[in-house]
Amino acid sequence: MRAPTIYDLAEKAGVSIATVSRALNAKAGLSAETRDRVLAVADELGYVPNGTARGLSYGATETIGVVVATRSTNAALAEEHESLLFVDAVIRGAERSAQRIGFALLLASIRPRSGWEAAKRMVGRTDGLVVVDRAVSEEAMAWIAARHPVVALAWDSPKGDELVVRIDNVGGMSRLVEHLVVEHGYTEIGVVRGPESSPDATARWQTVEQCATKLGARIVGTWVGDFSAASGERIARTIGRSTAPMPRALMCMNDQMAVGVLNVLTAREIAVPEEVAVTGFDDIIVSRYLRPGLTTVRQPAEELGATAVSSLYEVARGTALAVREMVLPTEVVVRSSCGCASTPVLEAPHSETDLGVGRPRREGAGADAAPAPDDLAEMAG
Amino acid sequence: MRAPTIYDLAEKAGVSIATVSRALNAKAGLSAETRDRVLAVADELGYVPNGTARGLSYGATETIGVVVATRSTNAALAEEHESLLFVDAVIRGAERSAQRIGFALLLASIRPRSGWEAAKRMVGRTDGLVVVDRAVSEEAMAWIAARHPVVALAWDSPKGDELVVRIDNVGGMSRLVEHLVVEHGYTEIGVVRGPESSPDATARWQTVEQCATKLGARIVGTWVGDFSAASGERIARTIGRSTAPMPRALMCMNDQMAVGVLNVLTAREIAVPEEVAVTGFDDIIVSRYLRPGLTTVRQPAEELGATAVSSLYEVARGTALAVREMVLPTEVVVRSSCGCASTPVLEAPHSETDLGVGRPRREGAGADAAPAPDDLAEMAG
DNA sequence: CGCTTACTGGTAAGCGCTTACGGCGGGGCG
DNA sequence: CGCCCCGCCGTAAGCGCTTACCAGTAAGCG
Repeated sequence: MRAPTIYDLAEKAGVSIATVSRALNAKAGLSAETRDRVLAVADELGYVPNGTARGLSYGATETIGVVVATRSTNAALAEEHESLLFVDAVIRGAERSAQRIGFALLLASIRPRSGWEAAKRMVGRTDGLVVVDRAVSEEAMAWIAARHPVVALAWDSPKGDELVVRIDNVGGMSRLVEHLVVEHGYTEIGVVRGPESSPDATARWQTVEQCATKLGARIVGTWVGDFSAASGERIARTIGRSTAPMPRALMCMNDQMAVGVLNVLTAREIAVPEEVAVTGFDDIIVSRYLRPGLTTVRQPAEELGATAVSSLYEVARGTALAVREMVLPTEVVVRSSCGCASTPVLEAPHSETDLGVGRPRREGAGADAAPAPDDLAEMAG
Repeated sequence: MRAPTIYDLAEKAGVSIATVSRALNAKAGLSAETRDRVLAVADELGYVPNGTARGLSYGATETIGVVVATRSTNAALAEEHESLLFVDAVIRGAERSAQRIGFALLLASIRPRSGWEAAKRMVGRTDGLVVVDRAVSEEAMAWIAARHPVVALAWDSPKGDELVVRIDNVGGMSRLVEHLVVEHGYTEIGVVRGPESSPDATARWQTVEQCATKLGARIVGTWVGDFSAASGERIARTIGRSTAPMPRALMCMNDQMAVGVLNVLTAREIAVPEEVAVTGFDDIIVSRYLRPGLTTVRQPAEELGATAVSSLYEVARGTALAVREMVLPTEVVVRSSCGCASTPVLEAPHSETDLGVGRPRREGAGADAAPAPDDLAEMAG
């Protein structure tokens, strides 16, 4: 039982395939009567348009590809775990954006060293590509960008033809440093750094260094981790064993490492934030369930995906983009691990995604916070 | 600068397009010399095959569609938040499986009441569909399944041509009840139920009822929530206000509601598990960061996605499937909210996805637990 | 030495759809 | 009353690729 095609519809409705096509696509120049007749037949036969044929003929697929690095799921390599959540959020945002413009999302994960075959295949099947999480090499990126619209996420500034959407590491981190140094008066700061290979890690670390010294604080030590909670734990132990005095504040370049640090400190009964303040970066979901709640910088992962897709849409439509690099704002989220008063139970949901437990939310320092949705009011009690 | 096609390659290599196609697809019946020449030209021109054309000609897209319900992101409608994580996990599993078989994933979210247009479009662009989270109505499901391979997730048993992949609600929940009643000796059980419309919620609740009475415990009350943390809070407050004595154990039909319940109980200084034991279902990530850690039933979300995709692959290849309904095992995860001794800092990662903080994990009652990966050993300390 | 056989590679027919173009009636206009 | 224009619809030419079928060549065989 072959799926019906426009030929079948045309025959049954007694018209030509051109007319069928026009009716299905609501083109002008058709009498209402003819259109309705065709549509009725389509309904009757359960017609579903063949997307490949349409794409081929139309010259565009109305599809955006999302390329992510394969996240080895077998892994005790825990570092991937939260980055995985980051990727999920990006995909979610991309999907939201795609839906709005009537596009579909083609998802492919590619193994880090697998060559570009998978990426190439994506090029031939989409109108544009979003590359997340450094899923392809710089070389591959250049190759692809030379012949296909591409948006890179968490990438350096564009070198080739690719567009870049990034978050404002500098702004968020500098406000966080300011909070620690100016509001809390911490002057001895330790930094748990990320991998050298990550542009995000580098940007954040450099910002800490510059801001701290500018504000009169001192970097009393840095330790290099790999963004994993395990590396945070390891570093916290190293610091604990050391004879040097503890830094007054430990700034971690992402939340996962902060989680690891917090675990070790808590286990050793070193009071956070009384003895050591701890901060993170990203605002992963877990951060607000920790005790003490982790003060961090929120990274708008969904917006990254959404922005990437809508930029590609503009490019596909031929719109000339004003900028080749978009920087999305970040926001400091103050909880208690920095030394601010702790929130009683759980804070309220932040703007878009949360468990929705009703308590007004503490606002991020120096950043606009969305007003709590009205319907949360009735839950407060 | 039009993208090069096989015609361009054929001309440049001095062969016919058929030969080019054969070379690119590594078909037999070509001399190595010819093949290499074509491949060299392809490389030189930066050729990328057009996926739509290939799909049209080949008669299959090598793509699996994943249809999810649009998750309103503006929402204080918090119930969606964790289900959103569930969907992410399913997508991840599906992607993993798709990659293995060389398929791509086409992702589309459809608004609950938007008609099936989006779903129809997916039918015409894929070789099979995975429907997650009741994204389409029963009616639409029947329609689609009649003409396209479909796997439904979290669905009732198949009524039409669709395949169903579900989790073993009954097995997991009955083991959990057994744990509470037999091992802990709780006889007065309260149940925080889920929405009537959810087959999962219904199956879990019925299991609790049957098992509990069979084991000699008593259901002292039930409250209907909507799977959201907020509804859990609301219910916990209701219970608190009531003059009736507290149940000894509160079984929540999902983790989110358990989170809400825990929050309220903790805030009111009602000791968990000493006064009231609390359990959940799903094992969302947050559950293990709560204090006390939430005893729950792990639901293999990634496996759901992976199984769905590989089943569709079998169908696409023409393999006759032995069963139309697959039930994936669940596993009780014992933490401390049930009254078992609490784990010191954080438990170790469970099998596939975790932060990887190193401590051997408590094993689920009556279920196999994957051995802790070796390289975690060195972190212990 | 002629004929079969195995190998290579070319020819052409689609796959299902969009769309440029042209034809055919009928109403408005000169 | 004839002409033009316009609304409606059919004809046909692709979109880029796969593949059935066939042709040509060289090697193998009696």
